[in-house]
Amino acid sequence: MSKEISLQALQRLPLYLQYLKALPADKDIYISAKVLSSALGLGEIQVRKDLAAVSDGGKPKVGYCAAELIKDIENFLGYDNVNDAVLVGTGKLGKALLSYDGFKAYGLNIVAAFDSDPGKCGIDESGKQIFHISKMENLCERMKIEIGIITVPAASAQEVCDILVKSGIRAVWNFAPAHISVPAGVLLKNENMAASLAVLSKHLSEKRVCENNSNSI
Amino acid sequence: MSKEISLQALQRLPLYLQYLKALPADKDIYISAKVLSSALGLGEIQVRKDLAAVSDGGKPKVGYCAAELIKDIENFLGYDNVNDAVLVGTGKLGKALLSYDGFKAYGLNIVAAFDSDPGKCGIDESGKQIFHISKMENLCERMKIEIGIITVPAASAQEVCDILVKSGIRAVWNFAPAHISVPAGVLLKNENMAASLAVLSKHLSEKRVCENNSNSI
DNA sequence: TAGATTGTTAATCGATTAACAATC
DNA sequence: TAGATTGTTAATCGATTAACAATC
Repeated sequence: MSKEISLQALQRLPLYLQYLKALPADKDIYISAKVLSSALGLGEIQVRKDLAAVSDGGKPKVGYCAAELIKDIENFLGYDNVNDAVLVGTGKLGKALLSYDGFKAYGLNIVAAFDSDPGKCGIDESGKQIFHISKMENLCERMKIEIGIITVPAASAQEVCDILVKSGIRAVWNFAPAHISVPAGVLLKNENMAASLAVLSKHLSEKRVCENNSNSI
Repeated sequence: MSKEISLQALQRLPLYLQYLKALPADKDIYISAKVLSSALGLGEIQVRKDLAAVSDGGKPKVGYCAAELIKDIENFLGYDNVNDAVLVGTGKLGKALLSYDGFKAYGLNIVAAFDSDPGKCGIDESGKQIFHISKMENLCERMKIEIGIITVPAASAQEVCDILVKSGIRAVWNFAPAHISVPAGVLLKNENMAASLAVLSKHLSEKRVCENNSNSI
C-alpha cells in the first residue's frame, strides 16, 4: 500500500469509496475489479492498479474485501482526520456550500465563513457564523485552519487568497472564475465550472456523435 | 483555425477568455503568448499551441489581437449560440446555480427547473419557474432543450438522467456525487467536488511541501 | 489440478515541452 | 538586417492499457 499514485487515480478514489459505501456494511463482502470497473465505467486493469496503490490488496479468485477497501481508501485520503476549513464569500454559491452537509463524509468541516459586507455577518441559515473578513487572519491562526474555500467574485479572489495564505492556510479550494497564484507548499485546487461549460458547449456546437462512454468526463 | 484540440486545451480556453475580456476593449490591443502564459501560470508554448487551434493566428513580433482572440475563442466554443438548459433538483446547490447569473457569459441559459417535491414548485427567488418533474419530458421536447443540469441526491441521479436523455437532452452536467451512464452521443460532464476534496485532503495528510505552482490543479 | 482473479512489467497512447524554422 | 515573436515538427513525460506471471 501507499505506492505511487497518479493525480488522476487520486481523483478516482472517491468514486470507489462512494460505490463501496453503498454496499451492505458486512465484513464478508468481497468485490472483484471486474464488477467495480463495469459499475463505474472504468477499465478493469485501471481499477486494479488504483486499488493496489492504496490497499494491501485483494485475494485472487475472491476479490477485494469491501470493508477493508473503504478503510484503506479513507485512510489514504486522510478522511479520518477532520479537516477544518473556512469559507470566504457568502453569495449564493458560498451559502450553498456552507449549508451542504455532505462534506463531512470527506472529513471537511467548514467552521466559519467570512464576508467583506458587514451586512452579511451574523448567523447563517446553516447555523454557522459569518464574520467580517477583517477577523479572518486572527481566527485562522488561532484555530490552525488549513483549508480555505474561495467563493468571492473573480476580482477579489487573489486578494482573499493572499490573506488566507498569510493566515496559515495550506490548501485553497477556489470557486471564483479567476486565475490565482499561491506560494510553494500551498495547494491550489480550482473548481472550474467555466472549463466544464466549455466542454458542454463545444460538444453541442459540434453536433456530432462521439463514441459511447468515452464521452464521460 | 479549428485544428486538433485536446480536451485539456479545450478546458483552458475559458481561462484565456476571462483574461482577455478583462483587458480594455480596444481594437488595437495586442498580447503576446509570453504575457498571457505568465499571467495565467501556463507554459508559453502551450499557450501558442492552444491559440493556434482556435484562431487564425498572431503576428510575429506583435502578438495576438485581443479582440480577435475573444471572438475566435467564443466562436470556437459556441458561446455565441445560446444554449438553453434545464436544471433538476432544487436543493441548496440547485438554487444557487439557478440564481447565478454569470452563466450567460458562457452562452448558458437555464430556462426552468424541476423537482420531485410538489411543495418546491412555483416561482423561485431567482424568478425562474420550478415545475414538477413529471412535466420535464414534455417541456424539454417542446423547447428543444439540449442541456440538463443534475443537482439531485446521488440516489436519484441516474433516474433523472434517463428522463433527460429520453427528453432529447444532448449534454448532461452532473453535480450529484454519483456515477451515471449515458448512451452514445450524449455528453456527460461530471462536476466532481469529491475528486477535488480528495486532492485537498491528500495534500494535507501528506504534510509535505511540493513544487511551486505545479501544485495548482 | 484447473480456473478465476490479482498484480506487475512492457507497450501504447495522449498531452506537454523542447528545438528549430518561419515571419514580420 | 537583426531581433522578437509565432508556428510546427520532434522528443519527452505521464497515464492508460495490454500482456503475462503469480496466487489462491
